Amino acid sequence: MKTKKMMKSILPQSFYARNTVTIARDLLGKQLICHIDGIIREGIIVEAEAYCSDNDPASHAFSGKTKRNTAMFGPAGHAYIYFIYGNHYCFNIVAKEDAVNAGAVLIRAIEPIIGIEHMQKARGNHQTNINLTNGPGKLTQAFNINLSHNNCNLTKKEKLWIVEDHNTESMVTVCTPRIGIKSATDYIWRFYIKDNPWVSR
DNA sequence: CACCCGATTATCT
DNA sequence: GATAATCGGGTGT
Repeated sequence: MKTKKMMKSILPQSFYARNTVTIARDLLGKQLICHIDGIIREGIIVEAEAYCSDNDPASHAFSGKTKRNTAMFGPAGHAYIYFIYGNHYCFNIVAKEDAVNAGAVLIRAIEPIIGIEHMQKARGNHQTNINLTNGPGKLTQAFNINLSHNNCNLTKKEKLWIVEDHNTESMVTVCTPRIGIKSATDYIWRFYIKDNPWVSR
């Protein structure tokens, strides 16, 4: 008889081929697994925002395809990563219905689970606990995610992928306007896990 | 080629 | 809460 170790199942391509806003909400409580530079790091997604297509003035895709945002127009379930404010990378997941041009979910905060000592090292040793991953630029630094991971396929166990987390029964989701944007502030497309200490604000 | 600005963060007061 | 740091992308000349 086989040894049965309960493996959490990887989110399939069909998970990402749905409405962008729905996916942003559904990603809460899911577990990001990251194999980069021979190091394993994992954490729970606790905050995310939806960015849609030409119906969303705050989205990079609003004015059409450019060199930077090409991944947003590509297949759902891949990574879209961009550099911002001269310092930081932001990690997004391409998420959209097949009929829609573009769309992605920004991962804004993660609760660290595995590889915490590596995250501390990547962030600088003076950074501890919640400061490791409680912001979009912080978590990419902690996980060593950068432009080389743009377009990475998240539906295969290569460098980045996401699995179900089975301990979400008591999770409460909060919805608010998105952070750091000046248009479409009436769209309630930010989601986070209530009372989770790693949420950015 | 010059200009403007941003899905942020750290470091002040 | 206010703001400097920092630089690539996008736009227009």
